[in-house]
Amino acid sequence: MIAVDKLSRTPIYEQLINEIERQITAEVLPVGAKLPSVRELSVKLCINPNTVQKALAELDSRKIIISAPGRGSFVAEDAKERILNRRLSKLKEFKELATLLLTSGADVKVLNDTIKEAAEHLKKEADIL
Amino acid sequence: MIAVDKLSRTPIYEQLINEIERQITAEVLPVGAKLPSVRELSVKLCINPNTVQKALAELDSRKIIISAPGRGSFVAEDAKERILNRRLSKLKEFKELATLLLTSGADVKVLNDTIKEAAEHLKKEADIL
Amino acid sequence: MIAVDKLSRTPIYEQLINEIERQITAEVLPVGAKLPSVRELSVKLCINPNTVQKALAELDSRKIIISAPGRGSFVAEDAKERILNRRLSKLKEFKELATLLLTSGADVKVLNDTIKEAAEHLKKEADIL
Amino acid sequence: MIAVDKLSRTPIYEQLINEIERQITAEVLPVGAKLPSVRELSVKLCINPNTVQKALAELDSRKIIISAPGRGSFVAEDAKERILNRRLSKLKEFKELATLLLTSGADVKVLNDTIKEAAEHLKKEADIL
DNA sequence: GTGGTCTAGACCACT
DNA sequence: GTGGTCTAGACCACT
Repeated sequence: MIAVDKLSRTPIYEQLINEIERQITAEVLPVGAKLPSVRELSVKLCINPNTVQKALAELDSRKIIISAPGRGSFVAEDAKERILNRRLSKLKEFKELATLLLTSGADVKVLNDTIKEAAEHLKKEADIL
Repeated sequence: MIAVDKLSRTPIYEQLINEIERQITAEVLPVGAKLPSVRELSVKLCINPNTVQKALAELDSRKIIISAPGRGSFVAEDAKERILNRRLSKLKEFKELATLLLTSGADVKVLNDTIKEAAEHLKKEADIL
Repeated sequence: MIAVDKLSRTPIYEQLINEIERQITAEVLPVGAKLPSVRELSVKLCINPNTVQKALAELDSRKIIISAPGRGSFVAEDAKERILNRRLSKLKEFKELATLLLTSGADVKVLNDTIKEAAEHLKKEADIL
Repeated sequence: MIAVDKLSRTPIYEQLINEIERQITAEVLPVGAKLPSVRELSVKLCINPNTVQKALAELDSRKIIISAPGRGSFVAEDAKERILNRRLSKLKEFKELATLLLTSGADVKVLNDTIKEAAEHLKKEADIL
């Protein structure tokens, strides 16, 4: 099931996007599957319908789901490929930024420490719960 | 002196920017110092004057130098702070991208390996020379 | 009979889909009618069996035909309605895209010219044959 | 000045996007220019800050503007090119859809009439005011 | 002061 | 019943 952490600094709608994408790549939600409605998700997860709407609208604009007013939201054709491509392109962006920083004076240690910091931020949140 | 590596995958004008910024932060070029002219740099480094121009225009738009048409280019007030702030903001961007990747399924190891890759690419280029 | 144009820029499997749908709406192929087998179509039209298979799989996923492995493919109940609904929904999509373009600066003439272009492309192909 | 029509069926946030993009392509808003703040626009146009936020967030995601929390929103580098490219790609999409419709039985007249309809819908709204 | 997130709740068109 | 838009208003982190 989808769970959301209201105390996290990661916005709720981003958590929702991540959770749904995870379920799609894990094929818990196969192509064509109907997602729970905005209202259902809103009630089940105890979050505002607007917040759910924001997450689904983003997934729709990424063509991961197709939202049909009056009918519901459905996992789009090629959803899995799109999710994986998006991750790859973010990783490429990350590598380019790393290269830029390395050529302008930063060393590998600084970058590794920055990642470590980011990871610890996220972990700390998880540990509190 | 400034050196430029024509075989590198880092664009020459970016190398030039990095080199000039390095000299400014190292106070080889103090505030108010006059930079060599486009023509001088172009001849000394054996690169196209347009490439030099592009680097200087970028530094001017970043307010690192002030280019006075007909008089030359000079290291701007607060140039050092601006350079360091810019690096900090790039590092912040880097951290945010790392956080995004970590929350969407990537683990620390993948990110560290990506940095290692980027660093090795750069090193390989340097070794050839 | 079904004819296919191998020189056209419209993919062959799409042409096949269009032809079969045309025969269904024209009631040349009534509900329940058995379609020629993949092998028959492949031989008669001189196209690769995989291409035929792709067209039939698409028609099956649209619920225009029902493919029973080992028995053949048959025109589905409500096939005609589904075909017409699909066209209507594509036309609706077309209208929405037109509205979007009109509100963001395009004028009617540009859109009409674009359609004319598309039609001429198709006609030119047909004329060659 | 930016004006918004609350009676139009085009959503307010889309109108805002179109207006801002128009000002950018007309160079009323040049690269680097600061946009009015969310609150300012909200007050001036008598619309809810959330609606303004939605429009600016969309422009930010299209990299037409850069929104910096605490500082404001600014016209991005290459904003004009991005706007024009987006329009071109929408027009290409439109042409492909037209081709699809033409090959599956629609004729040029139907498509032209559909565009006429769309244009009249938009005009009727404008005339009422 | 600035953008970003979120809740609460209304209303719409369309199925 | 479904997604989409909008208002009203609170709170947050950051500048």
